[in-house]
Amino acid sequence: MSKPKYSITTAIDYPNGAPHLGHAYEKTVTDAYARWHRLLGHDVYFLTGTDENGQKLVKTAESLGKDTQAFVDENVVRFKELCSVLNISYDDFIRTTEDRHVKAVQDFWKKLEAKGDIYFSSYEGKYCLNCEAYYTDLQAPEGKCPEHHTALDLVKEEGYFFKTSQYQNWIIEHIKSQADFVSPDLSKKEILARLESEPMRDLSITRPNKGWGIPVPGKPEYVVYTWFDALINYYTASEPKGYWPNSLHVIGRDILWFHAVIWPMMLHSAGIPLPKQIYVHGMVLAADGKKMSKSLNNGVDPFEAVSKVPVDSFRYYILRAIPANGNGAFSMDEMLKRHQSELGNDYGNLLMRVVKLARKRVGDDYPNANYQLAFDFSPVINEVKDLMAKHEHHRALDRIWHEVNVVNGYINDQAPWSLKDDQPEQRQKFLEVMYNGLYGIDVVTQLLSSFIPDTASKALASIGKTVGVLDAGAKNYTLSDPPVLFPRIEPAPGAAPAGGANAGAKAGGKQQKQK
RNA sequence: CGCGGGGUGGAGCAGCCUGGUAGCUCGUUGGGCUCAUAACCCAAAGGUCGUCAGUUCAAAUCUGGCCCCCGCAACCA
Repeated sequence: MSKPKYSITTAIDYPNGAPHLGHAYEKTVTDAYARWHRLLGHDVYFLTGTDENGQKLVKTAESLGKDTQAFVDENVVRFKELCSVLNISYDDFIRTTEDRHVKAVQDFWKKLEAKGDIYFSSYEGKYCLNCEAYYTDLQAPEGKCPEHHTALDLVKEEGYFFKTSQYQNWIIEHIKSQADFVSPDLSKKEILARLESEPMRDLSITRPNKGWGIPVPGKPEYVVYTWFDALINYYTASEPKGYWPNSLHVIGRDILWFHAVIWPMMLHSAGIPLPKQIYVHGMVLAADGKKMSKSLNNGVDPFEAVSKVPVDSFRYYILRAIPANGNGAFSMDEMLKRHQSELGNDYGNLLMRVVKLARKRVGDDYPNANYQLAFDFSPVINEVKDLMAKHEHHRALDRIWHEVNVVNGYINDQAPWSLKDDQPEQRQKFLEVMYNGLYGIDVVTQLLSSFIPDTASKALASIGKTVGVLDAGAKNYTLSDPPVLFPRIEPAPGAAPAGGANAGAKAGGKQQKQK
């Protein structure tokens, strides 16, 4: 019996600048699901990458006086760095300028062409030279570019079109009949509303070849429109490795149309199976509750945010505080609070108090002597499985956290530190309570490992375990001193003092342990 | 009347579908404890659930009107 396959993707990023917080969020969310499925013992393939063929990249590079390829390479490095900083466990990183992709796109094109779904025609529209883009009357009501406020030119251009219009009813039917195809429901509703309200026009899928992009097979004067090529990346990377169709595309709201409508149509036309599901994640808003944007200058640099706390505090915060199916505000202060109280005081402290006390009074070897187990974790495991299947990771995390508190509460109630070693009955009780403390840490940490992987492996290491496939059984533990997982972060100098007595008297009192 | 989401103690949220003592985390205040990262535990204060009207024995929860915030079309997951 082989392991079930689970393949998951992020959208590929447009490397026209530095990664922003949204990229960080999407990668982290996808990573959590990838790790979760590995924990369940699935054969996971996790794909991410960059979308490098857009004409805009040429223009941006030009404006910076750089060679396009060099410019793109530079930015791709930053996206890879982001993955590394965030501990993103991708199995493959695809760049759409790679040969494997160019070839896959051209093959794909030929399939659609053979099917008769591509035709040559001309397009007429209002065009802004500066933007290199067409605008509809709705976008530019007065015939002026919304960006540059200059008059738009009426331009006629020839090119190739994909017959999306003929698949409109088919896709509506597919989305309706495959209830899980687009999730959450809110997004499904939106896409159906749009599909049912307007007849689609065929999609223009070529641009004049100006030396950047994937040439159309047999028509080198054209390159493939960037969206058309970008979507194929999933197939390019997954198919040769035996992971097509993908189990899940994780995307942002803004590109739902292309993923839920255009991409399935392309695959359908080519006679290729469709991905199983598309999950639209929430959006990270700025602390003021508004969307992060360059014009409002309210963005947060992910590298800076991660540099303030251990990476897992960042991951934990955005995974728990941003609702999985809606939008949430990112606040540095909130992140620090969660780091301190939930990660440090609840979880980190639980590990510390239990392992230290156990080592002090039992030693490093803590075998399972068939103690009566105080916890049955099967309900929480099932609930978390369920929530993750519904892509409600913030609730899953919430649920696991409840269990952290259950274990903490158990230790409080049993008060093992007050049990005497020299009285056999109390000693036995002590051994049992502490064993259960370790067992609780063990299982809860395994559950947390998808969300806070680095911390989880450190925590498990201190009880002699590693992250593998979820195992909620009792076992022997080997103890070692746990590191401080979530060091307290003192408020910056000048920040409001907490609780009053902050004058000189206490300043030198206790040494701040720096790691 | 473009489409959609939301307005719940100081902050952030749950509850609304399947009406019936308003719940959670943080913060504040007062006690307690000490195994643990000045960590932990208990208790208290604090809300007429945006607003107006309707349905009902009963509405945060159902219906309708209004006000406010936000997202989707323009750099942006």
